[in-house]
Amino acid sequence: MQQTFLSLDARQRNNWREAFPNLVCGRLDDVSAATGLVWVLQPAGHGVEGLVKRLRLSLAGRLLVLLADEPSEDDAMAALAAGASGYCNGHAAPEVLQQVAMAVENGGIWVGQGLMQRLLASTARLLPAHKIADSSWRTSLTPREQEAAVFLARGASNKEIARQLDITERTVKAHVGAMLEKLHVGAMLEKLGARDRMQLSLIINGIEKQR
Amino acid sequence: MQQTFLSLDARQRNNWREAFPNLVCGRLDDVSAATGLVWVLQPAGHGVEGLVKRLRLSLAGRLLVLLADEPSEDDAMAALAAGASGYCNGHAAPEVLQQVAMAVENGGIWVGQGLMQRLLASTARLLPAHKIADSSWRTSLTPREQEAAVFLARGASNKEIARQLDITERTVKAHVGAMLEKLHVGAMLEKLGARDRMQLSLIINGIEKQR
DNA sequence: CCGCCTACTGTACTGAAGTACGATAGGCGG
DNA sequence: CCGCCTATCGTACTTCAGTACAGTAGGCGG
Repeated sequence: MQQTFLSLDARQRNNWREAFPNLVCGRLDDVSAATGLVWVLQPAGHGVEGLVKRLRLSLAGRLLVLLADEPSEDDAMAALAAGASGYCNGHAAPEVLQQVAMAVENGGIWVGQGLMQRLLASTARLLPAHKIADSSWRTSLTPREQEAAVFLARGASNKEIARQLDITERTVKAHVGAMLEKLHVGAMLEKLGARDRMQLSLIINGIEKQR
Repeated sequence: MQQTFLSLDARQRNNWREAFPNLVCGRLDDVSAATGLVWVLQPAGHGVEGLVKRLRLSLAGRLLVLLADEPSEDDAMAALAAGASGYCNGHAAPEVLQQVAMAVENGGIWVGQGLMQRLLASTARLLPAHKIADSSWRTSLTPREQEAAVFLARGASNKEIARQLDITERTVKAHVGAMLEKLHVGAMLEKLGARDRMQLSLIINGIEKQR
């Protein structure tokens, strides 16, 4: 993925170029050529929230990482809340920048160690809460189907599920078929093909949305 | 799983019993008989943090949900930070209690809707950060294998992966086989049988650990 | 009583996945 | 040069998953 570094004066730093030899540098007031992952060097005296929001608008949803020469945890929080995918030191080592890019490109977010520890300390046990938001699949299934679903989501074979629930594989297949039906797996044309236990697992594990 | 409700006076409420007919009730000052999932009715005037910490110590790591008759978001945060797995209204409907138990027993945590929304608003984009911690699978795979892995983890068929990477299905199978090998899927005897893309998906999505 | 839902089950079939037998080709380091 | 690694690929086979044709039985509500 292309890395675009934006700053007031289109500067290019050694650590940036060392991390991404083919990077592109541009100016904050002209983001038309910005492609791929966009890194924004925070200008002094600018409110983080407004900056990030404005840029996200003009960048049309492209991934944005905020670079700060004087990192602050409050700014980090504001940037992330405004929609940035990452926040790190503008002078960070190349390896760190690469790590950030990797995480962000894979749908993750990145914040510095200090802030990460602070956030994780308060939210560490909240992370699995995501499962709750995505447990709506249960409302579509009968109790027995739910029992089978839990095993299936962990990768159990029909044979193993049958053993666990003391039923035949044939019945497991019936339950799986019901899940596929009720959770509308494979029903959308833009997601051709996949109508299998894998998609069920993704839904039950909260990685994909139920349709 | 056994549900144990602890309070100052070993009380038993209708909503509790309706949610869990076989519940056990006990007193806060004697947790020796507490088994399974432990629900603690918060006594008035008690600091949440100290209470939770003390109980977690005497409960030897058992799962603990704090019940509050006058729920407060600050108390919820404190309880969770102190290690509680859940925080909800002591008068909550039986269905809610069951939902809480289910979430907690499945490794999740539970907080009320208001706090959840507040936390999710500030942490929503932090949730995928969990992926960073579990991306060690990448270090075991070649770049090309990693590319295939990402598609596989999202449920793509070999045929679809082949199309995306402009290779044949045969090569996709080779990459999948390499993943299974390098990530040691199916190698442990206590997890008999499962040596397939499903297990790979669980590992890559951070749901199972790489062995 | 009837219809619907849930839970369970058999037989038969097709297709995808995984594995085993290979193979070629290029790059890199000793 | 050789060995190893990576990326790619063919043929053949077995097994599991998913689907289609059914079916029985019990509970519940209109």
